[in-house]
Amino acid sequence: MHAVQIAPAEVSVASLCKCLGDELRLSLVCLMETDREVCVCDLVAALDAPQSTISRHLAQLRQCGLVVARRQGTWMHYRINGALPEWALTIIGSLVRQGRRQLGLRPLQGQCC
Amino acid sequence: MHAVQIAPAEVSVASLCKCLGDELRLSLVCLMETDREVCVCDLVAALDAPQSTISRHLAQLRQCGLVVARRQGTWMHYRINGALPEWALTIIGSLVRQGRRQLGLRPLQGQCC
DNA sequence: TTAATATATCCTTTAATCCGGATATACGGA
DNA sequence: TCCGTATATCCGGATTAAAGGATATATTAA
Repeated sequence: MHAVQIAPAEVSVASLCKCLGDELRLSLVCLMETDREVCVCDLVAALDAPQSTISRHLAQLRQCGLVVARRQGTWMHYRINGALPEWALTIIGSLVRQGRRQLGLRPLQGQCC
Repeated sequence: MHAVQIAPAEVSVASLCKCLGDELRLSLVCLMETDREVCVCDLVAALDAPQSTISRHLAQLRQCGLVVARRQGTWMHYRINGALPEWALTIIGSLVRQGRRQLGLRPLQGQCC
């Protein structure tokens, strides 16, 4: 059920910040409730940006190790990477909490699956 | 003695992250002990990058509101902006703590003043 | 006023980043 | 196998960011 927890990825503080230093990527992460997956189609619906843009930014978040993806049929579900080291999860949590206050994110509407 | 505490600057989570998403700027902030000023000449000595580069990045940190500067004679002293909102100071603190572990920063040597 | 020092800003080049339409890939169902 | 849907990747162009040498500014001391 839950993704297997691999050894904590090493993430650099700078690359974590750079990754979340883009408003769209920050929004994507803020839309991922801690420990809950989100479908790409809901992310595309919530942030109005073309699908290719969303997908490109999700790929960056994946490459940085901040999120992980799981395929379910044709859909992809993303979530914050629970295998990140403690310090990273804590910081991401704080950034997300404050980010949700600042960004006017429209609520997700599970429109698929 | 201490800088006057003005109303907390509004900083966006994204711009804070973007600012600290550059390794040189992150290093600069990591070299500023919480609540202790650092002289620019020490920063230039600690990170080997040309003075103009250091100064340019310090200006960005200032512009973003993350640090404040105080002139003392011909020297400039920088410190983390204590007037930032709580959430920002907390996050910066965590990032700095982890950043210090990751970046191999040579210790400051108060060579001036 | 001049010189010397510390720091900031300017300028030009190079590199990174972002964007979004077009296209490719992966999967499920007919 | 072929089609439709969901998502990823490619590509060309535009924008932004970084670098560092040269120069400007600010301050102190002589």
